[in-house]
Amino acid sequence: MSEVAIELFALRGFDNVTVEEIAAVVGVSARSFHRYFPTKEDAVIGDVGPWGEFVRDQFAARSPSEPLWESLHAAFDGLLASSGEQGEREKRGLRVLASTASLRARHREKHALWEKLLIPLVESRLAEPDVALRSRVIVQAAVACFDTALAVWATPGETRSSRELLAIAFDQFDTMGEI
Amino acid sequence: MSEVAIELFALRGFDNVTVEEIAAVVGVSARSFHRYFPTKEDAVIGDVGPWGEFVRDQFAARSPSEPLWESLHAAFDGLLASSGEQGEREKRGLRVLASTASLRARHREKHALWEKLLIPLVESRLAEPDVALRSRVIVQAAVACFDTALAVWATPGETRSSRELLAIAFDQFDTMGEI
DNA sequence: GATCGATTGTCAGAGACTGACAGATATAAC
DNA sequence: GTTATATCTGTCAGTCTCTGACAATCGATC
Repeated sequence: MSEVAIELFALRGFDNVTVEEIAAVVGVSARSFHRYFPTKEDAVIGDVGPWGEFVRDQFAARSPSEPLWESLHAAFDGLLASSGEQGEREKRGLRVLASTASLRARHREKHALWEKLLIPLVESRLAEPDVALRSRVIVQAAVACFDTALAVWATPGETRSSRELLAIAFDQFDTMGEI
Repeated sequence: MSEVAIELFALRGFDNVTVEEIAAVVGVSARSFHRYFPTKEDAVIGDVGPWGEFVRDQFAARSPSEPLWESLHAAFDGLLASSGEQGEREKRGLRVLASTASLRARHREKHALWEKLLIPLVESRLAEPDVALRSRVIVQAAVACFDTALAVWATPGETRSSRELLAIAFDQFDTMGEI
């Protein structure tokens, strides 16, 4: 069902395709569509909860003496590595995601759940003061690196892997104090 | 009208107050409400477009030889400074904002517009490679610092100023490569 | 007062979404 | 195969947000 939705959205734009239409193409009722996807946006975004848990677990498995940013990078990289090589289908989904403001916003909101998972772990790796504030901005920056790397990966013409782009994004913050 | 909305949302929760109810309390029709606010969420968020332009202008006015992150910090700090001392009313608005997913999402959507304004300027301050990717993550981190500083400022019991908290957030990225 | 532009409210409707409920389907046990 | 039960599905009515159309009202100007 999600694939049909993404196809239609890519073709005609997210806002120009109704839930009824998607459901009709798939051969179910709109009511059933809503049983599978809480919101229309979720047909594109899907349930990213398990991935967030995966990233958290990857992070938790890193050595506490490892530099924090490196651990975060490794955790997100681990997610990309475990997803295997992805192709045109995933890119199209990401492009649909980037095409509409409400989708982007909802996507980001979903990632906020990832932040909730990661922040306590990052907090325990920081020393006072202001652990709560600092962990939040660190985690948000990490999620931004992930999202942006994927968005760039999905842009037409991009040939580098998502993992390469993720590394570039994360490396930017190693040298932030120098630019 | 916005104040009434925020009061009601703070009292009963964003999702439990209808547009009709707000309009009735204010003494206008729901149709008029929608003439003032494109969406229900905008009653809380308002039109933040001009603030984003302000930040962009503040950033554009910084010396190109100044460290980039410092310029970004100064730009957002300039916004807080120009807002003057804010109080309990603003805090309540921010708390309402943090209370509901749809509000947070719409708020993020609005801030994405700020990013659009800032990214070209940051790009012109960076040397290749990967200027497009790097500028995006930098700007997103800056916006995250701003948002998080304000969110922390609005938490009950917080006595520090929003500008102090902004500085703490931005300073985190000066030392990212060292933690 | 007359004219014109701006504002407002009423109305109907679209689309996303939800709860209720009856019917259909799938599965397990006998 | 039959029966019982759990699950799924579609229909329906309804809520809420939001929009366009249009008539009525308001405010400013002459």
